[in-house]
Amino acid sequence: MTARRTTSQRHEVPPGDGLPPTAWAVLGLLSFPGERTGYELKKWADASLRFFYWSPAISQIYAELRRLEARGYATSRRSGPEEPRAKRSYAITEQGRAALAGWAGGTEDAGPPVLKHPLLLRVWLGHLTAPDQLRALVAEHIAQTEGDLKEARDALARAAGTEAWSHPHIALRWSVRRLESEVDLARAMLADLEEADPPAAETTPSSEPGPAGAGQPAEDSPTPG
Amino acid sequence: MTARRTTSQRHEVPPGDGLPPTAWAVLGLLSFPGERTGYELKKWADASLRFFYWSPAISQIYAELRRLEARGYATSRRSGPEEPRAKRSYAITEQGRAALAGWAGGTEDAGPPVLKHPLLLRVWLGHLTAPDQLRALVAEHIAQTEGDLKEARDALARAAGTEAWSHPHIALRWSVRRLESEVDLARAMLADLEEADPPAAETTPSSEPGPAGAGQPAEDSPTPG
DNA sequence: GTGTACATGTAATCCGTTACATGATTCC
DNA sequence: GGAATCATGTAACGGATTACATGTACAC
Repeated sequence: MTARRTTSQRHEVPPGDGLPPTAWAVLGLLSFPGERTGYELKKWADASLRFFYWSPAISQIYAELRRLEARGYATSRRSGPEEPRAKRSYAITEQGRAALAGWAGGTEDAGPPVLKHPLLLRVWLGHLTAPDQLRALVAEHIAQTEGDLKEARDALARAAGTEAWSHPHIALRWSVRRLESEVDLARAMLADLEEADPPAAETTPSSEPGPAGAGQPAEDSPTPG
Repeated sequence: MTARRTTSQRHEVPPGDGLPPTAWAVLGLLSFPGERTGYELKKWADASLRFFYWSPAISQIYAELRRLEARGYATSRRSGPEEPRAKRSYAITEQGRAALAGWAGGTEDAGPPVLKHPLLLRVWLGHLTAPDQLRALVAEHIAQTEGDLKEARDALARAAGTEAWSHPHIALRWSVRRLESEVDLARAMLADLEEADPPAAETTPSSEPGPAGAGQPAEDSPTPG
C-alpha cells in the first residue's frame, strides 16, 4: 500500500519495456564486455548477484535470453566448428544497452527491496515453539549466515585483483557489510529471546518465577504487534 | 549452490504438508487468539509481517484461507444477522495449530532468507549511469528506508502497550534494528561511491584526475566480481 | 450523496521453479 | 569407463499479482 500507482485504467501495457526484473538482471550481466553463454551467466550470477539480488533457475536464464533476443536487446551466435563445444553465445546490442541504461538510471521505479525472512516468521510465532528450540534455530541461522559471509568475503577478495570493475566491487562490499550486520542482528535477537524467556538455569533467582499469564492472552484481543 | 539438497531423486512429494510459505504465514496470523476475516488479516500483515516477511495480495489471502480450511487447518463461520456486515471469519483448528507448531519448530527447513534489492543491482551496473544520478538513487533509497523505519518504530511503540505478545515484539525490534542498519549500509555505500567517483567539485585537488581507463575495461575479460 | 473503508471473490496472466530429457567433453 | 562439468532446452505446474466485478456500511 505504499503508493505504487497501478498505471491507471484499461490495461494499457507500459508502452516502453515492461520487462520483469530478472530480464534486466540478465541483460545487466551481458552489459559487461564480452559475450557469454547462458551457462556462464548462471555461474556468474551465483557468484555475485546472489548476495544482493537473486540466483535464478538456469532454465529461466535461457528463457530470458531468448526473450531479450526477440526484443532486439541481445544477439546470439552459435559456436563455429573451431570451438570444441556446441553452444550459443549472447551479446548485448546498442538498443539493449540503451534500454538497460534507462532502467538502471531510474526513469521507471525498480521497486523497493524485498526481504522474506522465514526465521523471523518463526520467531514472530515463538509462542508455538519451546524457547531453547527457537534459540537453536536462531543459532543455526547465525552459523549459516557466517558461511555466506565467508563466501562473500572470498568473492570480494577475488574481485579485488580485477580492478576497474569498481561498481561490482562496491556492491560486494555492501553485501559483506550486510551479512555482518545480519549476524549482529541475529545475536541481538538471541539476547532478546534469552531475556524474554531465560534458559532453564540455576543462576537466575531474581524476578518473576514464570507461568503467570505467558500462555494465552485474553480472548478476543485485537490484532497485536 | 549452498548445499540445499534437491530432495533426492524421483519426485517424492514431501509426504507431510507441502504448503507454500504464504500458507504458513496466514495460518500463523490465525494462531493468535480470536477469529479474523481475510480483510483483517491483510491489514495486520501490512502492519507487522511486512517488515520482515511479506505483504500479500488480498486475493491470495482469501485463496489461502480456503485452502487452509480444505485441509482442516482452519474453520470458518459466516457472520449472523446480528452483525452489521456480511463476512466470513476464520479460526485455527487443533490440527492446524499442531501442523503450524511443527513448521515453526523447524522439522522441515523453512529455507534461507531471500533478499532482492533492485538498488544494489543498479549500483552493480553503475558503469551505465552518471555518478551523481546513481548517488541520487541511493539517497532516495535512504529517504524511503527512513520512512519505513519510522513506521516500524511506530508499530513497535503501539505494540509496547500490548504486552504478553513478546515474540511479535521481538520480531519488530529486529525489524527496527534492521532498517537502521539498512540506512547505515546505504550511507557507507554512498561514501564508497563518492570515493570511487568524486563529485565534480573544486575542493578535491589530490589523487588521479579521472578519465584514464574508467570506461571500458579490456575486451574479452572473464566474469568480473 | 459522495467517497472511503469494509468485505469477498473470479479470471487471466505471468514469473519462476522443478522435473525431465539429451548429449558432448574433460578429468581421473 | 565413469563421474563431473559443460551446455541447452521442454513441459508441467504452482504461486502470486493485477484487473475486474460487486456490494454494504459509515462518515462528512
